[in-house]
Amino acid sequence: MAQYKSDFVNQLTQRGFMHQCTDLDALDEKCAQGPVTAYIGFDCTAPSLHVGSLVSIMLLRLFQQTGHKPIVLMGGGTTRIGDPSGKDESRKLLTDADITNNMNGIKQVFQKYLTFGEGKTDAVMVNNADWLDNLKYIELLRDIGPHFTVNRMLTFDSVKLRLEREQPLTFLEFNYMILQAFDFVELAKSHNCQLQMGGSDQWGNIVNGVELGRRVAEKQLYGLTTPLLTTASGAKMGKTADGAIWLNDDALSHYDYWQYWRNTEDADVGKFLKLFTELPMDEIARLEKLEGQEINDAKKVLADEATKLCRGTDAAAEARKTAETTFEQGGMGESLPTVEIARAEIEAGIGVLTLFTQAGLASSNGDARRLIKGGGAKINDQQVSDERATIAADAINQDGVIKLSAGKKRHALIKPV
RNA sequence: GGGGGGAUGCCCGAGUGGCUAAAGGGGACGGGCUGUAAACCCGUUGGCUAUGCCUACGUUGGUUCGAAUCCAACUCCCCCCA
Repeated sequence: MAQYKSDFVNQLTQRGFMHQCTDLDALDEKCAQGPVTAYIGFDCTAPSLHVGSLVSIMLLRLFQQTGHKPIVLMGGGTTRIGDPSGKDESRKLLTDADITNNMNGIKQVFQKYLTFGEGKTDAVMVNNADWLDNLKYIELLRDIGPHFTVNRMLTFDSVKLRLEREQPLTFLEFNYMILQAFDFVELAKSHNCQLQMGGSDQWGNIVNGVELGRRVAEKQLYGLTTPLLTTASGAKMGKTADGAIWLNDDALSHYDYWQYWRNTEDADVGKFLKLFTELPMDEIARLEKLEGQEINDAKKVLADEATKLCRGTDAAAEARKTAETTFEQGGMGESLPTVEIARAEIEAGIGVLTLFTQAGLASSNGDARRLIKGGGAKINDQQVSDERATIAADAINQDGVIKLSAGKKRHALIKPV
């Protein structure tokens, strides 16, 4: 099975991280010889990363665990420009305050996946604002400009697609690829970083960095991209009804995170196990073979493992317990979303519409009304048919709460206080 | 600087004086089938103290019994020419 010389490249290919590489054999050779340094950049466009970035994070983790040194690059500088790659239209410019705030949120998650420190294979974090913010325009143009022809820049997908669709591409955005290339060379010089990795939409940006490195620093750099992940039915990873699947726990509960993985489509289970868990390949092969009802066990393993990494072992166990009592025994688990309401208020009687709205299961009374009309509203597992009904203290069950359900999957608990 | 086009609900997109809370599609939500899957089928999709009321078609005014639809000014965006 060991087709390649290095542990890293072997695992990389076996587990499905590999999409394109500038020179896989040479990289393999290098990785086999000793620790290599690689980086992935993360733009600070939101206060937390979501599942869409998880492939990159897992890749850095794999890289570190196979004996190499990862660099996490925070795009404090490049986010001020805005990456046009893979976007139909320009994003609104973020303020510097937003970017700082986002960066602080994003930083947290890496502690869970990587080991930081001073050692040879310890991860480090850098911020490209440190060198981009103070660039001198003319100097940059003279140093870097001659190595980019506009002719070539126009051929990159990020630019070409915009032009073809006759969507505007500002000069600001047009510069993004140059700055990212500059980043790579900068890291090559300062950290002896030889490899840049990223999602497949980053290919153009990465290749530019590799070329620039060869021209201005006479360094042999490598680039590697991961496949763009969509679910088997074509949806982008990481977005659901209620929004993105955030990695930060203040942005999404442990239970919801676990549930996201539990609800993976059948066709994706194997792929996800390879990318998002660290189970051995033969174990994954076994789980992948399960069919019908049984594949649900594989999904639970996936949810457990993925949640453990991101949220910790306890969080995973608790989320699983809640899910099992809720779905398999029709009961309720403790980590269901809970809303507290004053006991006196409940005793006085609350309309069902208000109740569902307050529990966050309906966005307005009208929404709650539709839910009831559609037959999806349940209180303590009893279907609600009358939208004018009021709920009083007698709805509080033996566990001291009221269980509300909207459809089969969304549940919440009302807790009198 | 000149000329042209545009801004509609979560998104795309029809509508060009009353029948418009606004076609159609996507998405989303609910139901059915199942396995907390996919596919498929059905329904729903502005708010409210609800046979009515309010808010909504870039912003602000105007014409009119009545405007998303007509007029004026403004803002933003795109295209072409200079």
